[in-house]
Amino acid sequence: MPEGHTLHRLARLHQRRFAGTHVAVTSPQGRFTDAETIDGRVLTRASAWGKHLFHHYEGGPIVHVHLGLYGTFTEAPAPMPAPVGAVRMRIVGTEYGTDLRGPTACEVIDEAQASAILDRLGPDPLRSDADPALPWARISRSRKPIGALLMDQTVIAGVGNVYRNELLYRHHIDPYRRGRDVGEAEFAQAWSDLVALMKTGVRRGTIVVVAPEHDHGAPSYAPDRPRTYVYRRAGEPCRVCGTPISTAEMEGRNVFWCPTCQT
DNA sequence: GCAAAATGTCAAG
DNA sequence: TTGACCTTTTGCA
Repeated sequence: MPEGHTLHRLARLHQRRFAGTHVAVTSPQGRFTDAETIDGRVLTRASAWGKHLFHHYEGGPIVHVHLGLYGTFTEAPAPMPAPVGAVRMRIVGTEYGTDLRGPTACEVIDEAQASAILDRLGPDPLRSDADPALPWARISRSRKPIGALLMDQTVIAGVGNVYRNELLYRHHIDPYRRGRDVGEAEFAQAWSDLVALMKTGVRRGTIVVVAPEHDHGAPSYAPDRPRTYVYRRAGEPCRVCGTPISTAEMEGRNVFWCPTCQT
């Protein structure tokens, strides 16, 4: 489920599992050919910005990972079992190992290349130094729909299709409304809500945005507890007003909204 | 057993 | 704007 919260959670996990220790890095599948150049080095730090994950190694090299649509990490206690399926990268530390499958990017880069990646990214709501004035400057001047602007990683880094749709629902904003027609106070509220929602996502390991008063009293441990208001709920009734949820394609991605609650 | 879908990005035209 | 790509899981025969 790779939106920004997933990558921050992984960075935190990998930091705890591997930072400060020598790790074995291999590519059982063989496509990560640079694995040998970092095999056996000390992983000094793991960090995330938006949907990008970085493993910093002693001596300077950085492994840059982007999960894309289907990339996943799994972990198991060491010693690791034989790899199953197409494992692009396997990292084994003293107590745990982790396998990476299906990423869009898994490559060794240097400091300059890492900076170049960060230069293309907007503020990340999960980072304490994120300045909402930057996305606001872009949004308030744009004729593009707010639904598209929120997905633009140069505007805000880390928001994906679920957070985009859910955030707009929670703030009663139609995804087709132009950026310049979003109010400043409205944006400020949405930003602080986004920060809170994504922090919850990091903590829970999954996206949960439905307020208790809208989940029909389902206990928090219920496996079928509703997690979203609109995402992938096309045709189902809005949890607040009962209107069927609409869906359409916007710039190649599915957008979902309630035509009554969002204007 | 096979097709379709999935929370993403990039490059070609 | 369209298609390609990375891999697993789900659903339907």
